[in-house]
Amino acid sequence: MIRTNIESKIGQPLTDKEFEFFIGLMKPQTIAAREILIHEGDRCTNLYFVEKGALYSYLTDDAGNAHVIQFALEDYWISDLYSFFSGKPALYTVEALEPCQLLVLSKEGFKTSCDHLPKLDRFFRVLIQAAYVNAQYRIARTFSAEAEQRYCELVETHPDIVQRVPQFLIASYLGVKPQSLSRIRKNIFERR
Amino acid sequence: MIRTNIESKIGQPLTDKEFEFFIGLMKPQTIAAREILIHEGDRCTNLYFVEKGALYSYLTDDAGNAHVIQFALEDYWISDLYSFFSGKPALYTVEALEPCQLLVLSKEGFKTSCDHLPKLDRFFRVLIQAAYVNAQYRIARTFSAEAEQRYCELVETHPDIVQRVPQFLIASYLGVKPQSLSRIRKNIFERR
DNA sequence: CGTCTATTTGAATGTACTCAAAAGCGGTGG
DNA sequence: CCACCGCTTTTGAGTACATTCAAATAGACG
Repeated sequence: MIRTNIESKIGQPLTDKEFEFFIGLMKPQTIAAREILIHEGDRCTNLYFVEKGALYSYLTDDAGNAHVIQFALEDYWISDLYSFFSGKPALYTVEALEPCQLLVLSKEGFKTSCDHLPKLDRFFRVLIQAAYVNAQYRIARTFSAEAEQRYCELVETHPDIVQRVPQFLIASYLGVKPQSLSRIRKNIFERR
Repeated sequence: MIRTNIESKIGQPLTDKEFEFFIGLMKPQTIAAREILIHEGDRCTNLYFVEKGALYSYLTDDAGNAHVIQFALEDYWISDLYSFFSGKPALYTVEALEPCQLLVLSKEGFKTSCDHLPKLDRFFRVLIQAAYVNAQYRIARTFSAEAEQRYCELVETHPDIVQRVPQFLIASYLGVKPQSLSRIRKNIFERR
């Protein structure tokens, strides 16, 4: 639910009026599994809220290898914020893992809601701040913990993601090869 | 110069009036080399602009190892944004590498400037968005490029940092041990 | 000058990697 | 409904890179 998602992030309820105004700015969209929502290099002018389904974003390096940046299940927001805010070409590709039901907020809708609803302005601030803090924490963990420990933490904190996402994408997210994650899992199971 | 720093980030000039108002909200502060500006675990209620000197932020993991998150030389902003925005204890320690001359913006000053100066509101948005994009890019590079290449890129993009910061801190920033960075550098020089 | 810290170097170890191939799983069409 | 195909996952063997432990050298600061 997008309403509770917003309310929990800002720590206060929205009035019905505020919510109606905001939701009126969003458009529903459905996409099929494997369909690409944002192409790396294209301009990304929307924010996407996941009502149903699963997506992920990734970046392709010089050697042609893909690196998973983020997963987004129900109740997550996903986009290429760099492109969205700067107007420059997107750094990432966002692709659906399953058929998805999305709510789309355009740049204009974003501006309108920030200008007219202080709570929404606050919400989006909090959203990107949280994203920033997560990114920094991920960097720190990547350097300070072995892949096995990072995998265990992911299982603890996001069991839903581990369940629904193919293992080779989890491996990419953790920064190891699929073969390595397979061995890591083997080790974990053998130890119990 | 803080004025040009802001103007370049928002892509438009500030009027003298706007700048005077903003600069009036900031307080100068000087700290000695090795002095700690923000202690991990304390609440961080300020943003710091570096007028002169050099600082860095780091995080200490469960095993007691420090991991460098960010460097800040002249014309950089530094803080623990997580703590600053959430009001929770800081995740990072910020320490001076050299004697520093700083400009301090308190949380109230931050709010006042965002409320009264749309350009400053925009500036801080851009600042954190850029920080977020950088963090994501750093994650991607960490996974897709070897330490040697990442070191070379750092030398290219931030020669000032590489010059002024001790090597073992650069190593920590790159996610390798000081011994490894020493060997990496040896390789680079031998090849030329 | 001497002490403390940073950097370099050496040798052995470990973890993740590549290449390669087998096994498992899911979806499609006959 | 089953057989086949493609893709994911697992496993094996050898390799590469960074790590650890340890010690020597170099630099900075008082």
